[in-house]
Amino acid sequence: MYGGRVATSKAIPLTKRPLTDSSANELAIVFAALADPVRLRLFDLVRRAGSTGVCSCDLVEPLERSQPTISHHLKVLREAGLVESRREGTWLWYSVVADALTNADTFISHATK
Amino acid sequence: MYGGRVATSKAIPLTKRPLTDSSANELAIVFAALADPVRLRLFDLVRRAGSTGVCSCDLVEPLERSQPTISHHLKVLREAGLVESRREGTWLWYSVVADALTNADTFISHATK
DNA sequence: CAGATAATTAGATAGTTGTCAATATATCCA
DNA sequence: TGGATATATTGACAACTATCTAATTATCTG
Repeated sequence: MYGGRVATSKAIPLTKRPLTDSSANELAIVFAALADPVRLRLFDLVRRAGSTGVCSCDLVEPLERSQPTISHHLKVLREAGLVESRREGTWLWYSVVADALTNADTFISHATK
Repeated sequence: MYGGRVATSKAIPLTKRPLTDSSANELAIVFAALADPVRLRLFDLVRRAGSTGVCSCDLVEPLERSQPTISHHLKVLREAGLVESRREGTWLWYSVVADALTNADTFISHATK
């Protein structure tokens, strides 16, 4: 019983095959969406708003960027599949897309376990 | 016991305060390092090599990029704190930095739980 | 030291990105 | 219809990035 250490799931290496080109391309799109401080804070604010969501009109002031800039960043997050919007009159309410970060989470978890 | 569902940790919202500017800046650097398909595949290959690491000379062929391009990407990963290198004669052996993705993991986990 | 191999740096180029002001579009309401 | 408010698009510009070839630096070996 030499030391008490036995083989655990930690020893199972990730997945059998290396990351494919197309998986890497998909993942890179998600990470690119998260690769900007303003978008990270946007995503964080949207996430905190839960299923109700948050009006994008309330995202301009805390981020200290112009309205078109916020609109642009929300578009990037939307096109990466991280958030979605629902119209309510003149407003747009943003909320996070469930499971949008599942692949990213899996990839990163492999590195931290 | 109405339905069996009670309040769980799921209901506790992330952290109390929104993402700070400086936390967002730090996180963005890590995500930017992962925001390129070639770097994702590089990181994946390095990770698979475990604590032994992998010689960067063996990373050029599978990635189908020129040697300076691989060198450039490894530099980006290194400067983001994701990998480290150890010299062995004329070779450099790369391995992942433990806990380098801890913050990123925490951020993303909040979105998937 | 000279040659060989590995890695970095330099320089160039095409493409992408973050930002803003100005303009356009959409929706509501009187 | 026309004004008010919210959001998106356009156009511009500076900064950054991915990639390559060529040249440079580093290290080992004979």
